[in-house]
Amino acid sequence: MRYWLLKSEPDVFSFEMLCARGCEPWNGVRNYQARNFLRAMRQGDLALFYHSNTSPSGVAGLARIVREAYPDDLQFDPQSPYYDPKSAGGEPRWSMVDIAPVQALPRFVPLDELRRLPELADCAVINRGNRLSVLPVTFAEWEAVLQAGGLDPARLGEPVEVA
DNA sequence: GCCAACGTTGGC
DNA sequence: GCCAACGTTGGC
Repeated sequence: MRYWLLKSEPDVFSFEMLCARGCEPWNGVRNYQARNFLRAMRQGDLALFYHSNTSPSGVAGLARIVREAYPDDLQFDPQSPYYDPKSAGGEPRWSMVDIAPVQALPRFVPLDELRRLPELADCAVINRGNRLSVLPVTFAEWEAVLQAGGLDPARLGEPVEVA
């Protein structure tokens, strides 16, 4: 089991939209390092869903990898902004995975709070200028974010009790 | 909306 | 293969 962080601009695709869809291909990644991380994902891996370029930015919820990397179809579509003419005919160079929502964090964890978590001192997401949209997080980082968000990592997946 | 940081492109 | 120019990301 590995843990990841996925960035998305909520105006484009938010965690709430993922919850409404149920399952979604994570496509349009056009950075080689991020693509390699997508290819390293395994079914059942968990991810922090991070809202970027918004106010405030931060972790909104949790998602699960439900299908491992397969060719991103947008790279073949000349109408798509993610079209890549270099992929036509040859080996597809861009991949996507499918993700599904696990649950929203009871408390949204904004970036300034992430920065104050000692466990996240080495996590790239807290650094200004970091542009990687898919990145691995350690279990310690994962745990710290869940706790900050009001979840007990050990109880993840159990039904949320309604008061 | 500004601009720093960073990745990519392309001239040489 | 260097590196300046450019485009994009994303915090502020």
